[in-house]
Amino acid sequence: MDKKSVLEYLRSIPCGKVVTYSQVAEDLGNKNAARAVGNILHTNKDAVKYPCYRVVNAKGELAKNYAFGGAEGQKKLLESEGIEVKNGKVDLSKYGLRAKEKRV
DNA sequence: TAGATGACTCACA
DNA sequence: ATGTGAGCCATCT
Repeated sequence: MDKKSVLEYLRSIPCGKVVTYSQVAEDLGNKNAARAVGNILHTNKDAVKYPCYRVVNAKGELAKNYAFGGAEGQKKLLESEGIEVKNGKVDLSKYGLRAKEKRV
C-alpha cells in the first residue's frame, strides 16, 4: 500500500471511467484504506500524470473542496473523458469501474 | 517515537 | 434524511 501503488492504479484506470476510494483501496489489498488513498492523492501533486480526478468517493462525488483545480476543472476533465457529471457527481452505475454493484 | 489530522466509509439514532 | 460515533491507513508535526 504505497503511494506509488495508488498512483500506478490511477494510471491503470481506463479512459471514461471513474473509481471510488474504497475500490482503489480494496484493489490494492486494503479495502479499509480508502482514507489512506485519499491522503495519498492529497500528497500527490502529480495530478497531471496521475488522473486523481478519476477517483471519487462512494457517492460518486469528487472532493471538490480539496480537488486539484476545483469542481469546475474536475468536471471539465471528466466530461473530456466522456463521463457525464451531475452537479459534481458521476453515475457510478455507468462510469464506475465497478461501482457498488458488488454489494448486490 | 508518539500524537494528531485527513481527498473515506459504514452503522446506528 | 440528517447527525454522530467508530475504524482503517498514510502523511505531517
